[in-house]
Amino acid sequence: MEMKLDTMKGLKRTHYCGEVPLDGGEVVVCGFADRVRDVGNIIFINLRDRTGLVQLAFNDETDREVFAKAQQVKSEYVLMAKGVIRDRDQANPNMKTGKVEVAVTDLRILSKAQTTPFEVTNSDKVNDELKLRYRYLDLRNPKLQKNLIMRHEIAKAAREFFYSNGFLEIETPMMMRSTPEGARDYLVPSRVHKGCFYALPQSPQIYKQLLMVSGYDRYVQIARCFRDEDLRADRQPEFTQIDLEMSFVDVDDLIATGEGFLAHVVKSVLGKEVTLPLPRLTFADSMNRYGSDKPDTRFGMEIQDITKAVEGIEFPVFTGAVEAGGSVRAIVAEGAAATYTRKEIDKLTEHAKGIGAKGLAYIRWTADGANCSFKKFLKDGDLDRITAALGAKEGDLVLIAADKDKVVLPVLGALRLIVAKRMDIIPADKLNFLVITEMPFFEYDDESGKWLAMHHPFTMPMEECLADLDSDPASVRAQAFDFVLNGVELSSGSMRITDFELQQKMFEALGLTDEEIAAKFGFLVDAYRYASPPHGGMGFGLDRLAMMLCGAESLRDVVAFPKVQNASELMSACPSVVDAEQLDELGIAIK
RNA sequence: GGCCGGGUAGUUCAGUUGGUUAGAACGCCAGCCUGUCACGCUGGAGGUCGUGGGUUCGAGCCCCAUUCCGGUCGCCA
Repeated sequence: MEMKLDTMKGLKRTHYCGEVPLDGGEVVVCGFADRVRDVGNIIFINLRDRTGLVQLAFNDETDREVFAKAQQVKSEYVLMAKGVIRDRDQANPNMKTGKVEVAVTDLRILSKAQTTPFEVTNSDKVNDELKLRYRYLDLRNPKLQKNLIMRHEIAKAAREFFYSNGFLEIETPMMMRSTPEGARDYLVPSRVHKGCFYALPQSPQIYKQLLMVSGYDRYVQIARCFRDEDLRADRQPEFTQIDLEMSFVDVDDLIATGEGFLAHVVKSVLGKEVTLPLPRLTFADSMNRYGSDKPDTRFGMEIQDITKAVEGIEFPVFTGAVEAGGSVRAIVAEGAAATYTRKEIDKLTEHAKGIGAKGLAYIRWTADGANCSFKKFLKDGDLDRITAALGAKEGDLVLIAADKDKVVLPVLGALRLIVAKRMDIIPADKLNFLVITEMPFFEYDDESGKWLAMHHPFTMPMEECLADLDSDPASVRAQAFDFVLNGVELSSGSMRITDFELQQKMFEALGLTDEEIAAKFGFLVDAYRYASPPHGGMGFGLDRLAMMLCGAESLRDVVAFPKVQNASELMSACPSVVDAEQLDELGIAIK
């Protein structure tokens, strides 16, 4: 039964579906057929566009011709309908426009759809792979549309904020010099310079610093960034940063700007007030209390040091850790003793081992008494002393790790999150922003035995740490900070080194030779020889911010065309092989 | 790269100690139905059980390999 498609001729949309007037009048609406209900001599069609749904009604007796056309409509057909708004016999309270419907007088079928591989608006349980392969269909889903609209609102609020605070939006190159520190670069071969490659930017870092050298004073850019590393639910190889840099400021000015921005965004898109200034925590305090540099502070269960309380207990795990310069620390999971059976604790132990712990000690305090994994090493009063020091009580589960701090803190930090999720004690509606300050400057890399820059090599150390650069690198802290929201890192920022001699010294401290410095960063070091305002900046992960504010669990839910775990994009099947000719032109041979 | 989980109609799943013709729900197709809104009722079509190999009289089920998807660790200045 061949059917000719209609045109829009003579009709113009007057309203979006979700915004039809509720008090009557004639409208023209268009969108997708969401659901067709044929009740006999009456047909109802829910018409869907990005604003919502409106019900179209067709009656055989009123208009036989229009009714016959409505009979041909199937799910996902694209329609245009002219009609009159009227009240429904019975309102649908689940629909924004549920009080009314459109009594259609002119129906146009503009485009027909094949049967879709999954039901567009009933796809919660459908395999992600399939939905990604047909991403253009999944993107019709109102939930995804809502997220992408929210993302747009965030970007818009960001521009509002920065424009009104004197920032200039300036684009920086997408093809730049490869600087292989940090993450792996995505490379782009050059046809003109065979054997040479551009890199896609991991961030506009160097360019924005040069913009400050050039006197642009305040810069902002919503910048695409690329890192050729493995994916996670909260990490895509291609992502977007709200990137900014400011001159004549100090680290407190930077933080205040970041706070102002976050508060403005949250107010704009969620209508919620964020109290400023945000809570601050030094990196060292954050590690000691939460075992993480991006703590989720929506719940307690802080890490407690019980090295003193276990003094005198001849448990080799404890005494060994302390002798090696480590500590004994614990978290108390309130009321978790009943949930965590022996088997469950074993699972936690396995997880702890996966992160580097040698094992996990515990006290499981049920109504039957406190069951302690190192009971045989305890003398009278030892257990009471430990539980008293921790403030633990009946019903609680105490998890204890003993090792070097470098092991103990991250392990307990990870367990804290696992237990909290399992116990379901994390309030979902809270937005706990936090600023982590005084980040360490260096990070020791066990593999290479070298000190690496924790942030990046242009980060300004704190004044009082300059003297310790060579003598005690571990103690050097940077004028760098992170913004954290509910346990997710949103942004990293810092003051930059603007003194070319100090910059040279920093590169040397990081083990770069003069030749390497000249080759990789010569233009940057040179630039600072011509004077520079003091400056610093930061970059907010737009994807992560959108994910958090949408309440989504994966970046996929806020990225229109995301990549999967192996960095491929399933819909277009990229990356792909290219013609031999293309390779030839580039002078590239595949091994 | 390591570890863990998964792949059975279009979709989501079930499938007994290995045993006749692999089932259900939703979707799809056809018919009926005048107020539905997850409309309802009746009927129907639809499967190389991810792929390749092996064990067996016989494999969706057992073994090996491989591939794809997800999670996680490494990695992510």
